[in-house]
Amino acid sequence: MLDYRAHTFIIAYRLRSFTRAAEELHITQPAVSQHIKQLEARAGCRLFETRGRAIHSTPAGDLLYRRLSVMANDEARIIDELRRLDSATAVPLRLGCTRTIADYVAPRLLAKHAQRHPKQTVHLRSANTRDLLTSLEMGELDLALVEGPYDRSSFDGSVLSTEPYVAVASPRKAQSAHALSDLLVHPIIVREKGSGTREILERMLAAQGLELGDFASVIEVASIPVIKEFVRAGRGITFIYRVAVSEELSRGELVDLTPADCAAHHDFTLIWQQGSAYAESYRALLDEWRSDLL
Amino acid sequence: MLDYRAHTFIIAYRLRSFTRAAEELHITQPAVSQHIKQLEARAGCRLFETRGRAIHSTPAGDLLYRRLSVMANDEARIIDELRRLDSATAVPLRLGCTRTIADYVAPRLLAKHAQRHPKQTVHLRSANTRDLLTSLEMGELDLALVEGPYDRSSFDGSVLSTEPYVAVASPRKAQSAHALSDLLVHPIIVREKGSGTREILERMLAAQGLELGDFASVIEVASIPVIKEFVRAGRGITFIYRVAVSEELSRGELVDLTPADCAAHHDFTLIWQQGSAYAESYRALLDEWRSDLL
DNA sequence: TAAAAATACTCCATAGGTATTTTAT
DNA sequence: ATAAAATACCTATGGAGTATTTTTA
Repeated sequence: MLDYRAHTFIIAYRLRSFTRAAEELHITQPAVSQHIKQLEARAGCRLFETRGRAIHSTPAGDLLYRRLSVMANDEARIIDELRRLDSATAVPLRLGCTRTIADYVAPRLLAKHAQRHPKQTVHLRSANTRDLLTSLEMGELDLALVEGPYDRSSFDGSVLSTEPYVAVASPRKAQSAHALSDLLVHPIIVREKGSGTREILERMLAAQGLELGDFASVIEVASIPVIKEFVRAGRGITFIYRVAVSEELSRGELVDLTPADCAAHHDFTLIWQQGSAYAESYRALLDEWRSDLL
Repeated sequence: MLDYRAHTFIIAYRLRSFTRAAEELHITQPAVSQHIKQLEARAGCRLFETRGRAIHSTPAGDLLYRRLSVMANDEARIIDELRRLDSATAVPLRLGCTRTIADYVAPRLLAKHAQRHPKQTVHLRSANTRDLLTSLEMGELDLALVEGPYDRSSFDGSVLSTEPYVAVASPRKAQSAHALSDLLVHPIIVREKGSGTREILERMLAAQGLELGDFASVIEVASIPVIKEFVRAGRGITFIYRVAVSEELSRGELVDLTPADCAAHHDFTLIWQQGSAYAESYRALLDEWRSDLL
């Protein structure tokens, strides 16, 4: 339903090049120039400035992009809605999650969701926060469940839950720790670099002038189940969201030994593109999910 | 930014006639047929069924209209935003209110709003709820403050305040009333037929098998200030939102004699088109206004 | 039969292409 | 010298028009 010029603008903005946008759209470069010029005439202001042979967007261009990319993604969803009207199946929900959430929160949510909405399929994807935000912008995802902060001018959202971040160890190895420094005697088991769970720990350490190397040793493991296995086996301690070890904690296979000086918790937030026509339905969904977690 | 076919569809839907839509758009009737056909090809389903010489929309058409009319109105606002980017003036806010709200709530809100947002002008219009909803749909208003119920599938909103609806009289005429029927000895002063304030009373009476005629006499007055003047002069009683007589009540010029069996209150709700890209900013505005009323 | 939408076709406006110039790296 | 956007001009697709048929109230 969007004007063809709007689509050209979106691609040109993303590629930051009229020539490459033309290739992408299978039209010629002057056609792209013309589309942008026509949009600029409607907007009454420049959308791109051409500095030499490069283009860069103006504030007006940035604003228009934010609006149009949302509209383009909504449009695709509307078409999908229309096509499915008589088939009695709901538009699929494309949800992205960070690793921890996908493994330890999403299964519970999606099971309940499937009960409540048997006609709707849910596509779950797990990736890091950066990639999830990009996917939202590109319309590849409808929603994302993230741990960290996000760009408030491009995304709207609301908190699903607040999760404590804890230090855990094998009950055999556990000894009371009053401060983060008391834990340095243990080997530390961490996820790969770039993982959100690891970054929280690194920032916590940095706040006290410490780094990973200050632990007895550092063991890097790419999988959370394997990390838990290592910790249970007494090979070291780890820092992790409590929800990811709640079963082990309640069974006594692992113990929480978070020192008071590094007790932390983070919000798990459900986010979507700011200004989406579906914002209200996402918010309603969030309310359901919140009650499912109680 | 919307495709020309989308605009044609919106007009055709509103006028429920391809021929009249063609006139409105200064194109020919076959052109309209063609636009709709192309949209139907994209949507994969019929948008209008032609029963004889009339057309009527399908459920898919209804859904598409709801989405597209919002997008069309948002589009106009986006263009306005872009045009004003360098002028440092905000996009004006077009607010509609019902009569009572416009006279007794809006002035306070708008005074505070002007302080907080000196760059933004606010256009205030007062009309009955039905007309306000139509204006929202047509994109002539951004927001409306209404008392009554509204169509939840086309509009979203949130409660600004909950206002008691009271019976008031001159202190000289007042005598304790335990039931609605005790008030029937007085002449009743009401607004013109169709006014929201009057409808509440009529429904309250109907619930007890009564009607306006059961009062000692009925005086119909088109203006709230004049109604208040009449009541102060002891010419009868009236039913009205307390916010409209709060000053008179606190000065003792009028007294509240609402009987227990007809104590009522209604929500004043701020509403906007469901799915608007500006929903979040309207919600933020509502939070400001709510705090202003405390 | 009258009023509205659908169909068939024709035409021209404009979306898009080609060729070239401008600009800056 | 090269890479990218702007400009000028041209072409042809498809958007809109005209004429007509179909449908049904």
